[in-house]
Amino acid sequence: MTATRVAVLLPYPFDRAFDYILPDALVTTPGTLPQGTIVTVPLGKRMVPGVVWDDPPDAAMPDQRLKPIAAIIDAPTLPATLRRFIDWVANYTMAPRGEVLALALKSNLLDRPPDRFGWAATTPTTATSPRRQTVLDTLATLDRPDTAALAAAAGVSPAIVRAMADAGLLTQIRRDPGAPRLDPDAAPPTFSPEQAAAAAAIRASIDAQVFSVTLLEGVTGSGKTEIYCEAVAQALRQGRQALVLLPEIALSTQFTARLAARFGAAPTLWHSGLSPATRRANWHAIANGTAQLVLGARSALFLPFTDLGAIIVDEEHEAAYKQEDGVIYHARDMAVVRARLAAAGCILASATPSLESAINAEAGRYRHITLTARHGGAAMPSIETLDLRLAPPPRGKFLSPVLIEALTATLAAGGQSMLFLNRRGYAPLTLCRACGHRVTCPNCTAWLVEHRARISLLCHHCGHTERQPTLCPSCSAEHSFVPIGPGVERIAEEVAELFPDARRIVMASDVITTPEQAAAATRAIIAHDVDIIIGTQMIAKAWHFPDLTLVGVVDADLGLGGGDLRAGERSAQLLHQVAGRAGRAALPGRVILQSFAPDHPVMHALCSGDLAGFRAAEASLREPGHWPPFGRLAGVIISADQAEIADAAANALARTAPTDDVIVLGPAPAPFAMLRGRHRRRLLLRAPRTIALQPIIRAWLARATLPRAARIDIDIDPISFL
DNA sequence: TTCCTCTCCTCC
DNA sequence: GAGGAGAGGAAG
Repeated sequence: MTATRVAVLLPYPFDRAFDYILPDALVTTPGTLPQGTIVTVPLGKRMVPGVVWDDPPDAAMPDQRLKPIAAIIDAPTLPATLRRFIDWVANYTMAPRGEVLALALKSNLLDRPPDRFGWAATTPTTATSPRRQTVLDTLATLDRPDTAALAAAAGVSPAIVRAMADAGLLTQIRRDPGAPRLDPDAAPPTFSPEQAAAAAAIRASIDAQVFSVTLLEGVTGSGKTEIYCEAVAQALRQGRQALVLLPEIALSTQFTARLAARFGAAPTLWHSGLSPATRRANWHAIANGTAQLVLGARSALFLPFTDLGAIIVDEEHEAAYKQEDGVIYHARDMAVVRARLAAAGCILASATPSLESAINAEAGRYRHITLTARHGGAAMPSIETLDLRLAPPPRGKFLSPVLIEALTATLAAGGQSMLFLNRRGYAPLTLCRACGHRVTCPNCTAWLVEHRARISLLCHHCGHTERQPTLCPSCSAEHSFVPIGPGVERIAEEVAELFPDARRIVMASDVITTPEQAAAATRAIIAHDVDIIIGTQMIAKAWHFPDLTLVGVVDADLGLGGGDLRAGERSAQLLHQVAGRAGRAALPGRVILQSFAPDHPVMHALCSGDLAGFRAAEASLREPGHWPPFGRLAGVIISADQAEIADAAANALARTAPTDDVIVLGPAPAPFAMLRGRHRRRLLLRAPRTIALQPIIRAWLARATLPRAARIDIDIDPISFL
């Protein structure tokens, strides 16, 4: 009788599963343990969680060196589709499989959430007082409420409920954990003919229960959300689960409420802001299938769905879908993979699709559904550029007379205006007037941004903060620092000077940090308690503000510089989205783009509304050199505590760089050449689409020897070039 | 000789 | 990722 071996993958940076002995005493049928079972195993001196994986045992490892599995954890097994997904992501991103597993398996999730109990009446029920009778009457209308809920509904103190329980009038019964059931037909919207056709196509794509990808392209306000909710509804009808991914979710109570209204109950949330107890409860509800609809950030891709029928990636073009540290992956691309492995339908939704998705649709790899009309017949806003060379703002100010005039007119007409500037704080640069010294971050390659509200200078990358110095550290001049350039705080100051009576609100991620604050701000705007909204990227999101008619973009050129491959594309997407906030209801919208380069193709595309033409122009620039999406790109990032070590390692690596099939660029300072105290260099590999870069990189790194102090990170499909 | 720090390697 | 072994350096 030989011992049974089991391969266990551990949530640590090991690429291989480790073999353990399965003691007969742990299982009812000796020698069997299903793959996906979560176990506790000894690792060195520690006990760690792990998952029974599908790898064959390692024949080279003798039995004597194996340790026994310590325990089987009473938790759901990790489904096969998730295990295959983890393997796939690890292979693609070149991260160790265990490190990818760690995204799916946090040990604090594993304990079963405590059973939740609610009250029911014992039978026969006889109350001994009027108040007790009220409690019993109330109880009859509720489904197993807990003490607080029952007491509140009956209008009595919780002590009465407890006393009734002690008297044997009430009994505790278990409540099903997780969300209440969702109804796919709770509140179906009414569709225009164009929308109805799109909805039918979307439903059909899910109904087939086979893998498919659909690019849902619709101008802002065209009802994309309602359309892709049809995919969710169809998955629900089939008894399958659905996942809606958002690039940024922590503040999106408005969106959660929309889904709740459509399906009669709230979706299950998944993002970093959840409390540990909620996380655990939601994880288990997803694993046992009681959670039907999950609304989540990119990490929700690694949840243990039992039967996933639809994945929706909203705002699929958003760069926030790229995870930039740890396991570096693009959630939009991985969503497509997850859907393929689960035989699910994947919907990529955007008003401004990424060039990647647009090309895939054009090539027939994705279905393409286009919505051209705004919901309810609202017209697209008129968009114009304002040439700052011809009508510059006064010195030290940032709003041109033309924009000020438009703001004045909108205020007079009782309309709402929005000023967009994608820069937090007061001023992005603090400069010594005497010697030109710039205040930079000690840890990062970045200027410190003045935040006047907090009276400090702040690094937006590492969080370093310091007081504004009174003496210039370079030339010792006193009080010589001047703020250069605008941030939203400075625009708010300018607005306050120009329109002292207008009600203003600033929306930026450092001002609005909780869902409650975001919801309150949204309510205030919708109630028209605000005349002028000043905000960053945050206000570009899918808000619906009916009275908003004027949008001013303070610096439309911001984001065009920097030599980024996607700078133009990204800028067009962001500005188009901001412009889409204007005129969403009955009143027509007007958008003014302040620019020093009104002839730039991005400005032309925005003003003419011809984003497809702009994408075609972008494509024609990228295709010849095999730049993405027409070729493959990977970054090899070398980082070390000391710049010299990083440089030496990067140069050494470059000398042995592969030459067949690929072009290796660099080394060059990586995006954020210094980040959190580490110096970073990057080599870029570029190859035609038909060449997979991972095997080339593996072979290259395998024959390289690097000092231990230098670390290598691989970024497949990098999107940062700053 | 002892103790401490740093590097590197293993963990099944 | 974390703990342990081994090298090498400083102190006494």
